[in-house]
Amino acid sequence: MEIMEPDISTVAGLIADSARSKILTALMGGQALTATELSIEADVTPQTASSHLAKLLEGELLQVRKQGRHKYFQLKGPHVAAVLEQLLVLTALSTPKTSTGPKDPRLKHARVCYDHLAGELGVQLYDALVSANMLEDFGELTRLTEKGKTYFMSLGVDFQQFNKNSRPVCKSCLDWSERRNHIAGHLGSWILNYIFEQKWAKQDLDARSITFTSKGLKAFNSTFLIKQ
Amino acid sequence: MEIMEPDISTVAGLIADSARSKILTALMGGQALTATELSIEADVTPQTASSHLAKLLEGELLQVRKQGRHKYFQLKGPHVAAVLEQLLVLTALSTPKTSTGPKDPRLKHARVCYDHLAGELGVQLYDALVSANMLEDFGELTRLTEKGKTYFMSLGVDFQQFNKNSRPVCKSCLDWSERRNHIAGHLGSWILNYIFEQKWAKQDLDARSITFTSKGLKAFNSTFLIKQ
DNA sequence: CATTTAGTTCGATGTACATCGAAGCATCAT
DNA sequence: ATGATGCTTCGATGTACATCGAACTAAATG
Repeated sequence: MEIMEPDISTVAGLIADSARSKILTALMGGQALTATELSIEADVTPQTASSHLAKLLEGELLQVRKQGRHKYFQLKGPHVAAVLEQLLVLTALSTPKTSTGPKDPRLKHARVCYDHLAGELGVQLYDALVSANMLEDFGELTRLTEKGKTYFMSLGVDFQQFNKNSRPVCKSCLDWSERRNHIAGHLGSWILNYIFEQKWAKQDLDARSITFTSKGLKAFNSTFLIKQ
Repeated sequence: MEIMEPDISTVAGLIADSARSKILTALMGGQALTATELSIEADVTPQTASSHLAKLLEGELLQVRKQGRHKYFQLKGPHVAAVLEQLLVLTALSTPKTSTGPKDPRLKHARVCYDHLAGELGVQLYDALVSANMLEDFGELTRLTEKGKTYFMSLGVDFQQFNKNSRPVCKSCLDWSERRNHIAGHLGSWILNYIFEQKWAKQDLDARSITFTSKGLKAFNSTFLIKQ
C-alpha cells in the first residue's frame, strides 16, 4: 500500500552502458544527430547503435524526427540534460585528474551544454555579467537584475515569451571542466542561439565544441562586456 | 589528445542495479543506516549487500562511519543526492501512473529528501514563504528576501556560518511526487533540523517519511505562516 | 530499372556480474 | 571462556545483455 518510489535503476541502467552514455553525451551538444553519426560517436557498429537507440527511445530519454531515410535523434528534454549534467559534475568531482586535466584544446575553451554555452567562455560570460551588475549571483542561484533585463531587451530578448512555459528564465549550471557557474535556462539558450545567428561561431564536427571566428570573438566580448 | 569527457557510465552503472538503487534511495532519508538495515531495505542477503556497499564506497557515492561492530553508511554529499533527486524526477515524469498515484499515506505527505523537507508539507512551506514575501520565486530559482533573512535570523539562523562553504544558502528542488518546488540548500537543511530539534516530528522507521505530532504540526504551521 | 546508402531484425557468441551458501573474522554479551 | 551478532571473503551458479555477421527493408540516386 505504500507509494512506490520511482525505480531509478532502470533509467540509470540506460545510461550505464558505455556506448549509450557516449551517445547521450554526444547529444548534449544540443543538435540532432543521425543514427550512423551516433554509432561512430559511440564507436560501435550501426546494428549495435540501432539497438541502443531503440532502448533509449523506449526509455523516453531520446526523441526522433524522421527525415527521408535519415533519423535525427535528440535528448527528449531539459530534464534529461539535467540528469546528464549532474552525472558529469559528479564524475568530474570523483576523478579530478581526468577532468581538470591539462590537455585539450577546444572542448575546454567553449562547448555547448545541451542548449547553452559552457567551458571557459561560458564561465567568463557569467562572471562578466555578474560584475556588470546584470546578474546577481547567490551560489547556485542566479537572478537577472533590472539593468540586465533592460540590456537584454535591447538586444531583442522577449521576456514575455519566456514566461509562457515553466522553464526558468535564467539558471546557473555547474561546469564540469571549470567547476564554475555558467548561464543555463531560457536566457542561456537565447544567448547561444544569438551567437550562431550573428555568425560569431560555428559548431564543430564533434558536435560538442564550438569555434569562434576572431571577429566573432571580439564582437562577443564587447557585446557582453567581457574584459580581456 | 582531446580532453576526455568524464565517463558517466560507471557512476550510472553503480545506480543501475536494483538492489543498489534501493540502498541509495533509502539513504536519501538522510540518516545513516547500518549494513544489515540496508540489506533488508534492498531485499537481499547481507553478503550481497556487503558487496554492493563496497562498490558504492569505491565509487565514492557513499561514506562510512564505523562504530563498534556496526557500520553506518551515508550518501557522500549533496552532489550525490542531487543526482538521485534528478533521476527520481525524471523517472516520475516518464511513469506518471506510479508517481502521482493514488495510494500512500505518509510518504506523500512529508518525507526527507537527503537533508531537507519534501512532500506536501515541503511544498506548502515553500508556497507560504513565497506568499509572505520571504522567498522570491523565479521558476527553479529562489532567493531569500531581506524580510525573510531577518525573520530566519530571529529564529536563530547564522547566515555567516552558511556562507563559509560553497553550498547555496537557499535552493529550490523539484519534488517528484508533487512536481512542485520545495526548499533545499543550507536553509532547507536548517529548517528540517529545527523541526526535529523542536520535537515537532520524528522520522519513521522506513527512514524516509516523517510524522508530525498534532501539536508539532500546529507549531510548524504557525511558525512558517502556513494558512490551513 | 539497378545501385548505393540508412537503418533494422535475427541469431550466435561471449562476458560481466548479481546472487547466495558456506566459511571466516571481528566485536559484543554472558 | 562460550555463544551470538554484524559484516566480510570465497566459490559456484545462473542469467542478462552487449556485440557483431548476415540477411532484410526503405529511401535516395542515376
